[in-house]
Amino acid sequence: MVKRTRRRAVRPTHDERTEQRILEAAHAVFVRRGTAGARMQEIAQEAAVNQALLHYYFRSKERLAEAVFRRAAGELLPRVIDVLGSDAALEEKVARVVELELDHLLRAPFLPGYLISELHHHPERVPQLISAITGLAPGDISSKVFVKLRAQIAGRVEARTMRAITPDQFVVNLLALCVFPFAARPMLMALLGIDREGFERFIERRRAELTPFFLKALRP
Amino acid sequence: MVKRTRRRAVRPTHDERTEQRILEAAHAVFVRRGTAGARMQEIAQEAAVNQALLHYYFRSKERLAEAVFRRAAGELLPRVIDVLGSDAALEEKVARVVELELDHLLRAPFLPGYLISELHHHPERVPQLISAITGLAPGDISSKVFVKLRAQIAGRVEARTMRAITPDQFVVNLLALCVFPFAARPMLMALLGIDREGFERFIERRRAELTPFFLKALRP
DNA sequence: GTCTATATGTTGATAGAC
DNA sequence: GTCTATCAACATATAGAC
Repeated sequence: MVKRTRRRAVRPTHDERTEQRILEAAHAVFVRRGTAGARMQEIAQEAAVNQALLHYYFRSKERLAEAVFRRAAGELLPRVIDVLGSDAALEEKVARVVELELDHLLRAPFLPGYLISELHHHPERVPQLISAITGLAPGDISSKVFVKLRAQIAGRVEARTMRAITPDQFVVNLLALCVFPFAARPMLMALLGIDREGFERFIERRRAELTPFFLKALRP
Repeated sequence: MVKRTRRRAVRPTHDERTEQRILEAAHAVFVRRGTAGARMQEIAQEAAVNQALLHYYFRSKERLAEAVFRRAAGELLPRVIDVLGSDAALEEKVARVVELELDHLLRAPFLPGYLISELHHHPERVPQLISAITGLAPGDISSKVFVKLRAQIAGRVEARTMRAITPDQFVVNLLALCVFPFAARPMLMALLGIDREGFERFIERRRAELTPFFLKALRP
């Protein structure tokens, strides 16, 4: 009888912990340097392994970059989509998205810059982004969230408590107000003359002001 | 008497037209690939000159990248700063910034993605950004615009026609709503299931809605 | 000023020992 | 699985002819 350890292991010769260490090191380096600027040597060093091991686990720089991108892409939007597609009231959704995004981005302030840069220079990543968010086709994501939002907005408009706005403009405005400060962080820090700490205070103030700002914008 | 053509020419052996052609080719390539991903060969090809000529005009890839960045950086903010620092009424300023930005970005939709990517991966460019906007120190830019805005907002608040907001949050919100859709363009196009043309229609709708949206957000 | 040809240095990737 | 040593392929930059 053939000796075997775990049945599920598609790649039985890969150490889960090492793979994870490499992935996290790669994440750090790719986020900091961009895919084109990243060096396999720097990743190996940051993971405290040899450069050859990177290829043993991920075959090529491109595949490693893709793995990192998928992981990062799956981190930003899914929870937002969940909230926006939920049954919560519209005002509640706005408040929760603001809270969710600012909380998360304060802990990963470089994520927007990395994702924007990556999608800008590697359009081939766009489908990977979609599949990282969900297994559905692009249209299906939209429909689920947008149909829901459209109905809720229509209800508010009919009740004269809100002006009309298309669901896509609604979502883009909300994301813009949350995400842009992080995407433009280096520029803003220079323009406002603040350091990392000052930036965090700036975001903390937004946390309280953004929801009222957004909701009042939609009053009739 | 020594023959000389133009007294002002610091680099008399440089053809102005060729330099400009190289600069524009470099702009195209750097914007499309990013500094790290750009290849001197591709730039030379796009400028229809030899690769050696690039070094003759700009000495190194790094210097060429810097020249391109400065040019691009000087294109986005200065006019916005002029408007925000002007004597126009607050509501007028918002409308003009929206108009200005959307108009410009529709013609250069990749600019935000490039600038964000560049500043993200090359923090050493931040001072270059500042000096590209104006020769002043960081603090001076802020003060000129922000002092003016602060006074105007205070006036509106006193007249009970506007809620209180700090000038920096005011500016960041305005920029976010204008610039973010372009920075996140590839993502949005996928998420909304639209093509280039659909994106332009999306922006055209924003042109009309953004100013009211923003101003109503600040009503008391 | 603009070209061809080439030097010089990196970088991703592989071979093979342990 | 993890390492050392090395290859082959660029990419930047320069030398030198025209």
